[in-house]
Order: sequence, then C-alpha cells, then structure tokens
Amino acid sequence: MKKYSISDIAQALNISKTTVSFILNNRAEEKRISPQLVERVQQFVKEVGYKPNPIAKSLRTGKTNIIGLMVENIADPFFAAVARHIENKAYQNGYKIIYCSTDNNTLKTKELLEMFQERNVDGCIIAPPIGVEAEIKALLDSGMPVIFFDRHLEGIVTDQVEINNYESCLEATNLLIQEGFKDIGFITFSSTQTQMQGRLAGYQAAVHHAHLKEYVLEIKFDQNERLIIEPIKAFLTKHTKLDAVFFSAIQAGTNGLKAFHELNLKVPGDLAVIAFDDCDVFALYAPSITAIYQPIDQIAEATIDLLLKRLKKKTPGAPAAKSAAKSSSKPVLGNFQQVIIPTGITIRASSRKKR
Amino acid sequence: MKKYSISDIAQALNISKTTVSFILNNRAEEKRISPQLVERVQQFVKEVGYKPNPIAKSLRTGKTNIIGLMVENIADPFFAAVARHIENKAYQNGYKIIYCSTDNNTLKTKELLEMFQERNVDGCIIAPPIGVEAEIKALLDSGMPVIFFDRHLEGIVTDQVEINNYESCLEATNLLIQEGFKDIGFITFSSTQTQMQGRLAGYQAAVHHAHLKEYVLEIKFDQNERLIIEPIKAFLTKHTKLDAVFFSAIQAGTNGLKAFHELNLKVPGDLAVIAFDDCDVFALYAPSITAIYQPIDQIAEATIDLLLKRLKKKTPGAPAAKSAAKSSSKPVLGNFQQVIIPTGITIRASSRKKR
DNA sequence: GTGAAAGCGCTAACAC
DNA sequence: GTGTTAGCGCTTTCAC
Repeated sequence: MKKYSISDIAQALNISKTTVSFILNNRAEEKRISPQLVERVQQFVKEVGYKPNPIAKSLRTGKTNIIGLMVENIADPFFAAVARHIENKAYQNGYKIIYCSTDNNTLKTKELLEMFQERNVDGCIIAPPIGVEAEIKALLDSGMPVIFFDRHLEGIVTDQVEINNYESCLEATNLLIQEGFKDIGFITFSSTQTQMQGRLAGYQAAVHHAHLKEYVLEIKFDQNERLIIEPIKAFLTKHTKLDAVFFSAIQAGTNGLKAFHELNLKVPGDLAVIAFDDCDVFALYAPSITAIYQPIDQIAEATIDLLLKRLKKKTPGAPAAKSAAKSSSKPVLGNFQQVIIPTGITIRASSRKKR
Repeated sequence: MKKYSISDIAQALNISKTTVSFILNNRAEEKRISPQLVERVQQFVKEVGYKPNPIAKSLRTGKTNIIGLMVENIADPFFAAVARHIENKAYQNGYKIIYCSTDNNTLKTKELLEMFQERNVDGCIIAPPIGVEAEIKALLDSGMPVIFFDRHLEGIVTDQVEINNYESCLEATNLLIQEGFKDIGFITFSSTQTQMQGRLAGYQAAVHHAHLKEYVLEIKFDQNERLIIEPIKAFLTKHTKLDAVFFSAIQAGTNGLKAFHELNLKVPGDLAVIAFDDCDVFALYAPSITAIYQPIDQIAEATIDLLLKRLKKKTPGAPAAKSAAKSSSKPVLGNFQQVIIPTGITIRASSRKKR
C-alpha cells in the first residue's frame, strides 16, 4: 500500500491539487465545484485510503490540532482523572493531547511553555505553578488560548475553572464545630497557590468566627512520604488538645492516617477527621472518613469546553455545522470566563462526635 | 520580539541558509566551516533567541521527536505512574509524549494507531488490547519502533517489558496454602490479555499442585463499581467454604473489600486476602492487606530505555556523543528484547491464619 | 568552505 | 469551476 499525497490524487484523477484540496476541506460548494467531481474525488480518496499529512498541513496553516496539557503531576489521581476526561473530549473533537507534569517547578514549567509555543500547540490547559506569570502573559499576548484549572495566577486574566475552595472548607470546618469539636487542626502543604490559600482561608474564617483557636501545620510537599508523616506526628504530639483534624489535600489525608496509626490514635475517638478530596482509602478506612469531593468530570468538562470554545472562534469559516454555524451571535471577544464548580461532601463516620 | 527563521538569520549575517543549517545541526566541522563563522552564527542565534521550527523540520526529515504512549486508561493509578516516569525520561531525551487511553477497545485502538502513523510519531509504547495484531504488525513493518509493556500480543515479536505474572501469583497462592488455607478463591476480570492469563495460570498451578479445589470468578470489567461489587458478593455468598481470596487486580481488590463490608465479612477471620497491586488502601485498611507490588519505576524505565535504544539506532549520524558514539558495537538488528521485571510482595495482616 | 536550489505535502491568492 | 503557482521553514544534494 503506497502512500498517496494530494498531488498523486490530482494526477491520478487528472485534475489539480487545488481542486482536490478544496474538496477535501469541504469548500467544494463555496468554490462551486461540480458535485460529480466531488463525488469522484471522495470516492478515490476513500478507495486508496488517502489521509492528508497533518504535518504539512500544520506547516502551512500554523494549526496543529494539538492541545498542550500541563498538570502538576500526572501520577496524582486527581490530575490523572482530569486528564482522562480532557483526553476523551479532545479526541472526540479532533484534537490530540501533549501532556507534561510541572512538579510545581517554575523553571521546568517555563521550558515546557516554550516547548508548547515552539510546537505550535493550538491552545493549552494549565494548572499553573507560581512564578510563570510573565511567560503565560506572553503566551496569551501571542494569541494562544490558555485555560487555567484547579488554581489561577494573580494578575492574569484568562478563562479558568476552579472549585469553591474557600466555601467548602468553611462549611466543612463548621460541620466539625457544630458537632462540638473545639480544637480543630488544619494540616496542609505550604503553598502560595490560590487553591491552597483558599482552603486555608476557609478554615480560618470558620474557626475565627466561632472564636476558636487556630492550629495550622504547613508541610513542605515531598514525594517521600516519611517527610510528610513525621511532621504530622510531631504536630499531633505537640498539640494534644486537638480533638479534630482537617486535611487540606489527599496526600495530607492518607499520610495523616498513617501518622495516626503510628501514634495509635483512634478516629474519631481521639481525633475527628475531615479530608479534602475523596478516595477509596477514605471510603474503606475503618471508621470511614468524611471527605470533600471534587466533581472531577465537571471540572474537566468545563475546562476543555472553554478551550474548545476559544479554538472554534479562531476558525471563522469552520464548515462543520451545516447552517446554524453563522448564527452564533455575540462575539464575546477577549471576554474571559471564570467557572466555579461546587464541591460536595460525603459525610462518614470520622466526623461524628461520640456522645 | 519578532520570530526569526533560518533565512532571516542567513540574511542578517549575509551568508546562506545552508551554512546556517549546517552549523545549527552540528555539521560545521564535517563541512569544514570556519570556527569564526560558526561562532558568529551561534552568537547571533543566541542573541535573537532563534529556535528552529520543529514542524518544518519534521516535514522535511520525517522525524517528529514525539513518542506515542498508549495505555489502557490514564486515570488508572498504575498506568498514570508509569506514564509519569516515561514522560520524565522522554523529555530528558528531547522527546515529547502524545498519550491516549485505549479502554481496551479494539476499534478505538486501531484509530489511535492510525493517528500515530499519520502524526508520524517516532516510536510508540503500548499496553495493547487484544485484536489489533494486524495493525501493530503493519506498524512494525513500516519501520516504526513499537514497545509493549504490561502485556504482549501473541504472534507479535517486538521489544517488551512485563512482570512475572505467573510466578508471582504462584508464589502468593503458595503463601496462602502454607498458612493452611484450603479453599482459595481467585477473583479476576475476564480477559484474554497475557498478563491476566498469567496471573490466573499461576494461581491454578499452585492450587492444583496442592490438590486443592479451584474457585475462580471472572467479572466483566466495568467503570461502574456496583457491577464489580455485586458479582463478588454473589460469588462469596455462593461459595461459603472459601477461607481465602486472591484478587488479581487492583479494582478487584478494592471493590472486593467493599463487598466484604457489605456482607459483613471479617478479614482474615472469615477470609484471608492477598491482592495483586499494592496501594494506600491496602496499607491503611484494618487489617492491612497483603499485596503483590509492581516496581513501577523499573517497568517504566526499562520500557522507555528500550524505545530510546531503538530510536538512537535510527539516527546513525547522531553527533550527540563526542567520539565513543561510533564504537557502539554489535548492530543487533531486529533483535528484539523481552524484559521481565520481578514483582515483590508486602506481607501484611490479611494473609495470616488465625491460630 | 559556501551557496543555489529542489522539495517535504499542503493551502490559498490569483488567474483564467 | 478549475488550474497555476507561490510559499510555510527546513534539510540536503550538488555545484563551485
């Protein structure tokens, strides 16, 4: 099976490349090419299994049909699940995904952004680390659609999808307060990222509002779980007054449970628990752990939708939709959207006061 | 900051594109271009921040520096973790990753393989579903390096990385037998994939060798966990004689534990447990669950290494290594490798016989 | 040692 | 309605 190019087709059919190109790009009608010719070309193309070379196309048009996806760490269940949904919908819309993990590393992220630029991705979806504001701004200025999710960057206006970090942590903390817990710790990772800041602020607001004391542990995130477990143990050992703990992220939660084991602390007898982000561990743990869950599918859906919307706008003559296409009213140029997805909470045994 | 092309550079420096290209591709020496000129060009290139356009390069050379990565489901923690490692090493070597999930869907996989072909990826890493043998073979015949991992396809010879499924399940089953368990169930997903077949065969061999009865439950895999939990409950309810259960995969294990809860079965009192694939759930569950673990980093490392080795071979004149390059002896043409990575087992409370 | 020019496969302005 | 042709930015053969 020989590989056909557009010239081969033109030659075989004794017409010109242009005509073939027009037909292949659904511009036959617009160019008023005879239906018979269209039919003949399409027939032939199908027959020989011709596929246009996307690289040549990209070189010419500047479009690649590739989306850059940048998460903190693709091995993190949350990001992996989001990536999965995004991947699905992207492929359905004819886009491929190039992905990468930032590790929240500024330098690495800058390099990756540069790579996206060079590779000419059509748009990108990013859970940005702090410190790449200038580069993102440059990207946006160059006309590349950039969508933020999970967090945003102060001072940058672009489409973004987030959850209600502040409110959900406020409410979850209130739940503990209403149950009658008085000394509620908040165990989190030291981070200036907006989502983590929001969670902490929510906890603080609730605690202050109830005139309770604030106990916050900020741990430097590390892949080595001992470096998470040990600070938690130290914190719990120091603050023996604590009767409840709120974990701000999944790795805090699971490693916190490990710390409990090692200290032989019972839940919720010694310590009540609420965790941010749900997972099998929390559902199966005995007692089961109350957890805030992020609607991952909605987050992913909203994110990729925002990007696809931007990408659609860039191809004015997109002949996909038959006729309604033209009537897509208001241009909404540069009119960025911020989507907030509400979280849910699964109340289980760990947050109930023994009475 | 204007975007420079190679002609811009040539023009600015009053030399020809050719010369610039040679210098940029480290062929200055070979072409005996004067060191001063080389220096001048490199200086200028750095100054204006010129980056060659990879798309144009691809169109011309047929290489893309992109690796296709195809897993069953990127949201699965195992595949996500493998992807993470592969991504890392690929980027270090100048390759980008386009990834996709097959869902073990033959049709989808065929389309994705076609996409890899069209997109001209330089090579691909695949955890293949059954039924795409012909397409993979065609890909290999076309000269594309294809590396299998996690499983292989009968009748296809290519580089592959797997774990010792058979032996590890044989040994794990023997562990239960030695503890004195007599009626050991094996709960797995119905699959003709080699890795699942290997696990089942290992269990069967151990059980038969000990003249014990075989109890196998094969569940159709589904994202909806109720469709996994319910068959397990039915199986356990039917076979009340069982004193131990071996779960062949992580989703079998976690959903199995959920089934236990719902049936109010105690581990290991009512049922001892061993699971294939380890995770936090098993470590934190009370009692903790004995689990076979796959050395994910080794698997990923071996896989990407095999691919990189193939890719290196394809660029004979690669001027990366200074001089030792030429001495890479034996050609090993078409000499495919099969790497088997041994698993480990973490023995915890769930597999111990109460005495 | 360096340059002119062809061409990778495609799109699109322009001509007829 | 259809064809001619000029690039997109790069590599590489061949000529000098």
